[in-house]
Amino acid sequence: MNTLSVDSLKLDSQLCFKLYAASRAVIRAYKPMLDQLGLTYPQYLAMLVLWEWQEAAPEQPTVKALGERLALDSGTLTPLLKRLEQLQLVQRQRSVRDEREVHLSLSPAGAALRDQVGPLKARLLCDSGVDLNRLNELRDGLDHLLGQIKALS
Amino acid sequence: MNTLSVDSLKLDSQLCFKLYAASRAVIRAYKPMLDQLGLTYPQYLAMLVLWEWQEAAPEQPTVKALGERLALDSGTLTPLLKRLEQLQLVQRQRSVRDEREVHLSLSPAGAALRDQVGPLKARLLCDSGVDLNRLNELRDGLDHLLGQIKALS
DNA sequence: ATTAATTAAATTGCACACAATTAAATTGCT
DNA sequence: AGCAATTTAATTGTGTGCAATTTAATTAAT
Repeated sequence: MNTLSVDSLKLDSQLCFKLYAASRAVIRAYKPMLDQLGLTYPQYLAMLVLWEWQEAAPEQPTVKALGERLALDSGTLTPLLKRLEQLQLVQRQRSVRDEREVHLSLSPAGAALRDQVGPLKARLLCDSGVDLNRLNELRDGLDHLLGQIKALS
Repeated sequence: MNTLSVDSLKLDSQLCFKLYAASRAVIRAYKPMLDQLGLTYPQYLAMLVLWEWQEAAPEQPTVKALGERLALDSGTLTPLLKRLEQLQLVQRQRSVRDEREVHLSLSPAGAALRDQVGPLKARLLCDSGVDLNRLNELRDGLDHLLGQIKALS
């Protein structure tokens, strides 16, 4: 049932647009920092996952595992990872046990790059003067929305 | 000063990622509806602005005005608008008074398309079973974040 | 053990985003 | 009036996103 008013449709449009705009605005805000690292935003997110993985799990992730984490498929990741390989940050190697899989590992330079991120990001966050509590709320709101969308499919 | 903890850096990364993922998830959720309209998501946002404009303002917007509303430049908008023109939804015409400007107007088909959106979107929102209050909070959170980021530059 | 179904990456093609440059028109300044 | 600075779109080039197809390898079913 649940008839929807004109207002809720407008709210919906606003949210769509703001989500789209905010996502791009954050990417723009990260640009100066990422330029210093020589990474694009999606490349940076991939590196975040690889850095995190190195800490938590013993085995290296496959392209598929990275794709699940980022909600991206091989059509996006394969060329992105090839560029990270060109930059000498990541190594890609076919699995011996299952030759369909490609395992990803950090090169020394890729692992070392992590240390440069902290200070740069701290400055970025500082400069922006954001309210951490608000960020927390926003994150939870996005989490909930993501959950609802996932429940659709 | 305001020294930032490791935790806030992690929150930051999470938020970046979730914002990026949520934005794409919403686009994905809209896909079935937009397929029926024959539009991509950015094209749909452009149409939303043109529909809104038609209601509020007497004169037609220029590419620049649309770009300011969507935070997109001519590099993105020119080809997108040419496609909407191909679809017979939008007309582009050089201003006579200032030949640098290109004015945008809705064709009859473009104006009429608006009527198809309401029902489709109502169903989408209904199916998703989202909490409108939560959406409102999320929108306000995004608004605030956008404001903060805008204040940076 | 073959064959069919499934799976993981890669490839192809299209549509953004966005930086940087170009081209043309207008405005401002003197 | 004449020229520099500014403004608006368009163009070019790179890097995503994502659907659809392809290729190769593995697993499942008979």
